[in-house]
Amino acid sequence: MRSANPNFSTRERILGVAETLFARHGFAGASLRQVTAAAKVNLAAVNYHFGSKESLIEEVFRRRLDELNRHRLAALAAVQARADHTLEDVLDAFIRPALEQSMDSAGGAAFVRVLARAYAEHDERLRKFLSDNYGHVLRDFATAFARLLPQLDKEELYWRLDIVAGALTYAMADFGMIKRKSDVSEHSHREQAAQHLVRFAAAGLRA
Amino acid sequence: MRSANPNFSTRERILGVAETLFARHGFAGASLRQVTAAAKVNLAAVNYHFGSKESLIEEVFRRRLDELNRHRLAALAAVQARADHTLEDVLDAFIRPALEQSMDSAGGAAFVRVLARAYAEHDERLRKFLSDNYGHVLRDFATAFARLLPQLDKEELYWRLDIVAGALTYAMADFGMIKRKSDVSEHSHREQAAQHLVRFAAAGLRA
DNA sequence: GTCTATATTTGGATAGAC
DNA sequence: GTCTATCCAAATATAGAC
Repeated sequence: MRSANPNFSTRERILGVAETLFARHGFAGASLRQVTAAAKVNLAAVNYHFGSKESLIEEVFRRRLDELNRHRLAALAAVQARADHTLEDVLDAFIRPALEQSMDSAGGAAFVRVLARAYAEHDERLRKFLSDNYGHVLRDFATAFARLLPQLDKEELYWRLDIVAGALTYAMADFGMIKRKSDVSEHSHREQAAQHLVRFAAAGLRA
Repeated sequence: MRSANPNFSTRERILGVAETLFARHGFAGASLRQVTAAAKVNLAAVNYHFGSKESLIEEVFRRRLDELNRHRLAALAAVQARADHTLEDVLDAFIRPALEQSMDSAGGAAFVRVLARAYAEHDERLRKFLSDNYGHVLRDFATAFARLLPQLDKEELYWRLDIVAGALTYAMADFGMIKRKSDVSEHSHREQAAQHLVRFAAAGLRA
């Protein structure tokens, strides 16, 4: 049986530390020895709980991506339920859940940076894993964008979504690192950030 | 004395291959063994010519960044010489040299992806190297942007430049990988790309 | 300048005791 | 589930012949 509080179990500590170190040093750059040392668990624990480094990486994604995508799809569905929804609404459905997660949970900010890394990495296996398990989310959003931008032909839309996805990924990854004035609460900070990103991306898509 | 044609010397072959593999697998992910095998030179050649892997990485940057930054600063100076220059002009001065380099030279496309990686990596030593040697270029551009966007306070401008820099870095990195119709020449393709990026970024900065 | 051979370190994975 | 000890492969770096 597991430890009484699964948040502090060996397994969870490994996942949390791995997330931080993968964000900081990349998947190849962070070694299992660094991870287990920082998590104060034994080196062998990684293989016991996850089987391999690659499986650990996948589990780092799974742990947060399931929830993030549920929120994103729910937000998208809510937006699309209204017949008069705008480009800004769809962008908001994409951005806000990520920003919320990055500020709510302790490791959330690190995870968004891990996501950005996955985006930048061109590793075949990692891309296949993400595409197989989470590709449908991006496809749903792409369809929603296409409906709202009928004046753009396919090539144009492709270009712009590519840039927007890159911009948003980068922006959200850096979000946790931007200093904020101490008199601005977490909540309004997130609100401001989301608005900036949405306006920026919408302007780029419409230009 | 060097080989007759320095482009095919052992040293240059290493640099070219390293650029490609660092772009593809990251700095930690590409090993010196992979590099030397692909370059068809001996493993020991890297240490002979560069001293260490880290020095090789720095040399990969130096080889193209000096030229790129010269072009960028020249373009910026030309733009600023005209009193009525616009935001689009400054953005163009930043983007166009990178796109030109990415299409002109054989390894140029790979190098832009290496640049994007450096941007994403938070490795302290690499960031310090780039900031020490090339930080003045980004500072000059930031100043030019600040003059053209007086309505934005410092915090606003910081936010937006951060997003724009991320967007452009990503976009330029992916640029070489986007398929183009066969009937569109390299030149007009680059022209289109530059215009898209400039318009997108300008819209975001003004929004 | 380039090669072979090797030293040294680091990293991923496993076996077996507890 | 966790630990110690260890194996094996891979990686960086160097020594010394040519």
